[in-house]
Amino acid sequence: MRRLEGMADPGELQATRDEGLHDLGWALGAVLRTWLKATSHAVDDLPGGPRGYQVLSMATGGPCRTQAAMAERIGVDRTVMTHLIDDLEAAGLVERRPDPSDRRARRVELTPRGRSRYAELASRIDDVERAVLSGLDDASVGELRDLLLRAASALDDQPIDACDVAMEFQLDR
Amino acid sequence: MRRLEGMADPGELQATRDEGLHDLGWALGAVLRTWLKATSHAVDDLPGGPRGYQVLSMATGGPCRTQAAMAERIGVDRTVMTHLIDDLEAAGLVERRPDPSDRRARRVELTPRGRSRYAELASRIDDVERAVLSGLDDASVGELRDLLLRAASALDDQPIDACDVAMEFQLDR
DNA sequence: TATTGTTATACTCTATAACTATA
DNA sequence: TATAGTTATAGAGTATAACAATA
Repeated sequence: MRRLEGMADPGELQATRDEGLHDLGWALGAVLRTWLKATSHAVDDLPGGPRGYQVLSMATGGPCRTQAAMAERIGVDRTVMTHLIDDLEAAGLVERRPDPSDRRARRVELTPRGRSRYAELASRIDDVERAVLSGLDDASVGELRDLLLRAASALDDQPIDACDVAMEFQLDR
Repeated sequence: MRRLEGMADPGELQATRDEGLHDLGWALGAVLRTWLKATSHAVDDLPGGPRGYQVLSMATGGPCRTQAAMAERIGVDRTVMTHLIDDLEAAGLVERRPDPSDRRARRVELTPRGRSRYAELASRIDDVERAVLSGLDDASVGELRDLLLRAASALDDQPIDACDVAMEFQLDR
């Protein structure tokens, strides 16, 4: 039941690798908290803050075009997404358009103004993210990003059902 | 301004490495959300849920022994930490003891019951974390954990001031 | 019958302010 | 004067329920 003390030395981290994933949740939280704080400032007056930025990002392309798909991707309730898009639309950055393949759904599309705003913010966010990960060298930053994207994408494809995992324990013991 | 489409193919990820850190925030959020959902079930009736578990974890050792230090480490307000420890103490898992080096502060220590409860939960959490990262092979899981711990520890040592980063932009442009 | 999106409402969670004790 | 901890309160954020339209 040994714990990390200094925690900054890669050698020490290495030594505990086989004992478990200790502090994975803490590390995820610490990095994400910093990301949120830093990006909040970087997007300053954008409606919705970092979340508004993520909506703009999804609206530039990718598989998530409708409100429901966007909401699920960034982990917010569909009612929250409604307000988020209300605000972005009021700011003239996005528009709701009917989805030709499903008349219940709405496609969220960038206005020209939204497109240029996104380009500007994307550059800022990139700088912020590099600052957040400034404790790592460039190669490590790339590796971390790839690993996170692979892990997150796998969850997207095959979501972990918390109940299933809980069941496994009970079978194990 | 190219965006990822499929997003699951490492080759494609590689190709965009030099173009920016796109979707780093999304990936962090997606993995952490799953971690929270899964660990919430794994600790079921523990007061405070995953956060309560993190408090127990800190109380087993490491540099954060007082409420203030613990609160800062896991990113909650000190008032929240008060309630968190109230509940854990009521459940007989931790005790507040005077800090010999600072009579304002309180050291949070595990009771024998808290110690055995933690040992049990730590094993579950470890299984859950492996399930959350089941999209990666074992070697990648270890790499991801090390990189996250290094990034988070660096933030701990030298916190990124969001305002400073924001200032840099204004100087750059 | 299930899903998309909207609205209004209720709830949870978090931060704020004020206070005591100590540094 | 600043910090650790507690308490009560106010505020922000979130989920819930009900609804209309469509699948």
